Amino acid sequence: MVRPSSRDAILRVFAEHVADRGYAETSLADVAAELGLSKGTILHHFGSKEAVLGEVHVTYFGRRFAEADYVRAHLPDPTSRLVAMIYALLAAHRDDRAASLTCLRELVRYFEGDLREFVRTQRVRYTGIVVDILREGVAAGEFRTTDPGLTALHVFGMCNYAWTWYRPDGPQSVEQIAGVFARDILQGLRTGPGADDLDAVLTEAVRVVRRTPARLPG
Amino acid sequence: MVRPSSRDAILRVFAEHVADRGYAETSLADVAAELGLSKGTILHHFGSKEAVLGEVHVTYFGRRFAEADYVRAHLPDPTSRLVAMIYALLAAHRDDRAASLTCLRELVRYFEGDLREFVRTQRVRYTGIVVDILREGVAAGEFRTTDPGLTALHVFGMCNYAWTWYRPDGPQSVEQIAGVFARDILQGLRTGPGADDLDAVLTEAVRVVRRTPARLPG
DNA sequence: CGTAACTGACCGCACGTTCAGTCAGCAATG
DNA sequence: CATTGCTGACTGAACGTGCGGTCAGTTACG
Repeated sequence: MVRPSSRDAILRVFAEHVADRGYAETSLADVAAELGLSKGTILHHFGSKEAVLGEVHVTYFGRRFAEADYVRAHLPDPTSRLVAMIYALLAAHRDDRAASLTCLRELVRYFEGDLREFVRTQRVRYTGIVVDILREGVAAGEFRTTDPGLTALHVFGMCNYAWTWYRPDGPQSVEQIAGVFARDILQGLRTGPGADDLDAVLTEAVRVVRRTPARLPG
Repeated sequence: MVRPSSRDAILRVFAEHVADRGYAETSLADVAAELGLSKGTILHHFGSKEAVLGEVHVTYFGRRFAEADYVRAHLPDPTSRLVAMIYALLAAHRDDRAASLTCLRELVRYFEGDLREFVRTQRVRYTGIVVDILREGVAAGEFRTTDPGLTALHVFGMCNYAWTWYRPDGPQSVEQIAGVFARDILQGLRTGPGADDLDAVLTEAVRVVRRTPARLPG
């Protein structure tokens, strides 16, 4: 066991366990055993279980920021950049699986405890990257959206929720999925002239849903 | 304590705890204490902690199916129905908060253990409802999408991921959020003639992302 | 030799589950 | 009406287990 790489190995195996079982169900003893180490070694390197989780988050977002910077530097227009970000988020599910799942399914974990502030900063910054792409697209006349902030959340939801259904050996490749999502969100589902009467449709939809009997608990 | 309603009360408080803390961090003793009951009572009614979680899922999906059936019965066209489903999913975050969060953030929990089969059935059925709306929309010439199954997952991601950011006291109402999401997905972000060259854009995006240095762990 | 990686026994604790038993309500019995 | 017996909600003490974390001590590299 080459020593200075123990940290990386611990991070890797820990993320895999959390991805497969969940944080609470991941025991440091199991992780250590898989690496031929003792539980104490992990605590020696990281101080606490929570700190290991935090480190996974930090390194994961480091990779995503590198990606986003590279995209910004090498693609000129908002449309290309947005498509690239959609692809990047989906590809991370395949190419950076353990850390992706860890950061997505244990998200709440990061909102409490000591990690909170630093993690929040990383997330806000990442959101900002997509919001900026959307704003620049609107300014350039390429995009239309009434609220870039919400549209960014739409994009994140669409991509990040993939952790609940994406399987590397599934029927579609990441490239195909990204293609469908990009097409959906860029050109829209409507064939016709669009949603001029969308306000009326929404109002009626709200009315119907609210009227549903037995819609609420209790 | 009116007796036969103990079950419902346990279900309610249990879901609130899971929504706020997570499943593993929810202790039956805490739930019981909040209701003025003993831990044993909960086990008496449900048999195990896992069974309580399963019951929350079943009742939650019962409400969502009631909603979906009502929408289908009272709205005639695919566009209206799709908008209504988007609104329903988002509104559940506000009006059925505890159970929504429980089912979304503890999703993996349902894929293992005894609950698996029944829960999977409910989820597949719900997905099918949206897939059908999309297929009917394509058949009627209202919608275009290359893959209704993936587009349905797009819709679910967009809506369900809201559990990570939606707050009832946030700046936007559920109705406003649903409006932005519906507009985004129906008319698309592109102002121009659409994405005729989207394949080329995607290919280039894939190329750039893949070239990113330090994109992968290790 | 110094330093840092690493060990392994140990601690305290919180949890889900078990189980023998209490008690109120209720229907049938005489 | 009084008695009996049953049912099912509910209790609370006890149990076993597995966990994260501590720490004094050992090893081995530079």
